Amino acid sequence: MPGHGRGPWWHERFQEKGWRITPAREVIMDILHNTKEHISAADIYVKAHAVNPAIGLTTVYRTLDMLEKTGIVQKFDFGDGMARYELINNPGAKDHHHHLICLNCKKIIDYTEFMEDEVDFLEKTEKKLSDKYRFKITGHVINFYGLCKECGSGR
Amino acid sequence: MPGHGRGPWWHERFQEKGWRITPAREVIMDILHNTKEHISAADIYVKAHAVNPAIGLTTVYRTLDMLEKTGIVQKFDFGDGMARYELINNPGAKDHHHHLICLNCKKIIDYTEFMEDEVDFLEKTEKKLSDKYRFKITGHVINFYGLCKECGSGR
DNA sequence: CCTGTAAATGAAAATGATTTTCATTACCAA
DNA sequence: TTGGTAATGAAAATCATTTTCATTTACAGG
Ligand SMILES: [Mn+2]
Ligand SMILES: [Mn+2]
Ligand SMILES: [Zn+2]
Ligand SMILES: [Zn+2]
Repeated sequence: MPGHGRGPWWHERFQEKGWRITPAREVIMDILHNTKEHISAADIYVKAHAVNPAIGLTTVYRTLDMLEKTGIVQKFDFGDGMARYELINNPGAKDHHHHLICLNCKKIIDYTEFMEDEVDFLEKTEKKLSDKYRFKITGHVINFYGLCKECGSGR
Repeated sequence: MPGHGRGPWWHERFQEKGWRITPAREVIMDILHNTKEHISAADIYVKAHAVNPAIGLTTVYRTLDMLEKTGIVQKFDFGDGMARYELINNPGAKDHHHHLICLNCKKIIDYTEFMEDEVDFLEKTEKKLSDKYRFKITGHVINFYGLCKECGSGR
């Protein structure tokens, strides 16, 4: 049960990996927790910097990289020039969801409507793939692309 | 039925859109056709340039952009720094498939194993989303992330 | 509580894919 | 054939992300 140890849930995950607990990492994890939207490295940097001006953008990138590889955050590319990050499979993570992306105006719709079915389905697929390719799957991205209501009408 | 008009299938799609048929576009469409792998803008540029040195990289980017927005090609970001493109939903397109991406070594596994089921499932989902959000869906991307056989063993 | 050491950090510079600018060319409807 | 406009490419600009490197810091051991 949670709350057993001392610090936040992710401390032990860091320790398992042999990663040090640093002020910068504390702040970044905290920001990730308290952000619902997909957030960019620059966004995180601004917030982190507000809390602790010593934290640099480079560290933000390095930390996100690390978190991605461990499956703690999912990195997204919505085609608007910068990557976005989101906590997954963990306390504080937003409900699992997928995306509709407008190729014209870049609007992103998060949908959760049909997730029960989708998640069921995907779990089976993940299992099959995992077995067949000996691949340890930590996350997935499903994006549907097209034109939104506004952009689809005209051209 | 195909083969009715004069040129290749995509001529009419361009004409519908009011786009001009140009040498650069002919070459690029041709390259897209004859390439199985996901191909980058730079790759296309090299091949196009070999055929016709007048074709510039800028045009390659502009054309791919246009093709993406029309749903003729799908743009992929596999996290290795440059986008990849692939013909979809059209003659010459590779069989529909999804991806397993290793977060560590960036290896990409195209899998087609369970596609029948997945495609069935996705079509239903697309229909539902399309209706609910009045969103015209032209393509989708499904990526599973994790660690491949080689990278998963150790750390 | 100290210490040694490898990991972590940040500032600054480098990188490199993609975009923008702008003057020139070429498609194609009339 | 021609005019108007879309398309093009070379070169410069952008800008997110990465690399370098000198300095700092977490923390295992003593
Ligand atoms: Mn989302
Ligand atoms: Mn593929
Ligand atoms: Zn739109
Ligand atoms: Zn790998």
